[in-house]
Amino acid sequence: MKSESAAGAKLPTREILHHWREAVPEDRLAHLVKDATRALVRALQMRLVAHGVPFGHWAFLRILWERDGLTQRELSGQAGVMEPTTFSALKAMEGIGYVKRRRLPENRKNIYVFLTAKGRALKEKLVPLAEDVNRVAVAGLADEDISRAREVLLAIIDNLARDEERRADDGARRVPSTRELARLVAAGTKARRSRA
Amino acid sequence: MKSESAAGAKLPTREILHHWREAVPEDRLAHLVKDATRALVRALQMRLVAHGVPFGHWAFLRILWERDGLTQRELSGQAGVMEPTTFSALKAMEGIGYVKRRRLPENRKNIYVFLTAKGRALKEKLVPLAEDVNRVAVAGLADEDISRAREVLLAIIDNLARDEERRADDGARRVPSTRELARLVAAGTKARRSRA
DNA sequence: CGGTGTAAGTTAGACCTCTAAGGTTATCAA
DNA sequence: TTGATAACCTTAGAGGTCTAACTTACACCG
Repeated sequence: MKSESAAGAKLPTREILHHWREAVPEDRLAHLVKDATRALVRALQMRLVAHGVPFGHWAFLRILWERDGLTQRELSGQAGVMEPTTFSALKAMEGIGYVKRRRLPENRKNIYVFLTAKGRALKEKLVPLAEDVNRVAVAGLADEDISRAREVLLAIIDNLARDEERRADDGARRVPSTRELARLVAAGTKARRSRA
Repeated sequence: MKSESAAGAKLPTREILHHWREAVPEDRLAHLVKDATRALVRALQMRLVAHGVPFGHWAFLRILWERDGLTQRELSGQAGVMEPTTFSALKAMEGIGYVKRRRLPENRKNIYVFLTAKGRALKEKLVPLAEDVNRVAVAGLADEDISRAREVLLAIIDNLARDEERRADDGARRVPSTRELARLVAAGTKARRSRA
């Protein structure tokens, strides 16, 4: 379509593009979505790093700029990640000085998260970066097509959510259980090694 | 729209869906794409685990079923990941016994990767799983809309690849440089701690 | 033929994410 | 009041990904 330019560059996103233009026939929608994610994340990361903000903090900052004083659990829900993820991100953010985590007397079980002045001040610097990424990403696309794509993605998420639920009801074990696999791999490796 | 059922379930994908149906106004396309990726990956992961195959091996198996004897670098290119990622995946796969990594006399710099019988045999068990995920994901969507969405995603990847290239030409530092950030965080944490 | 440069693989170290399994604090019922 | 249960946070440990830096093998030129 419109891909030429510098060529020589061995940039990752570039290579990904290339393999999409070439091979890729059917199916592979999952792969395509995944690569799009990587491209979007990279683009934002590149911009955030100049301000000393790790990408993982972005989602939480965004929520907190809207309203702070949420609990970690609430933040997890809104960010769409599991609690340990939230925990470690917030711990780091507290270390840098973007937020404060506090118990309140009313409920000593919860941890409420508040922005510091420093954290709040990031908003006006960072939001334009995200807007920029978005602008670049959808350049040349019709609004109509974008919102259709949005609907498709939403439907996919919805379909898969329902599927996951169905399987959970059937008592199918949850996701990877990375532990089990680890044992498997370890066992395999050990067997190999002792045979050597 | 069509979300009801079991409700009580606290499945991650479910929660994500929920927050998309609620809040979400403009922008956030990046977030949406990312969540779709997570849903797709989870769905495949859930299915693969029953066969003892870690998700990270999937992409490589897929390529190798098509044709093996590729070098690690070639595999990286086709899978769209960086070489260290490929390296560790293949190392693990060799440990489990799905592939063999060999130098050939013609070029002792390269490492050629070959499927074992065991690795090859996975194909007929695993491919249907991916097809199933795909089927579930796009259920109820018009082919027309799906291929439009595909074009949109491709355009996004293309746009961002070009953007990354442009920035690289400007001598802008590459991506995150996680190292720098680490120092920042560490410094912040230490400062806090010594003040305590 | 030897030295320099490039290509491929590897190692080191960080980030983000997850599941599983503890701790604490709250809530509620007997 | 106390004991059980639930809610939330935290810790432990793994997977998958990346960049940066190192090593080894090849290729080519003088």
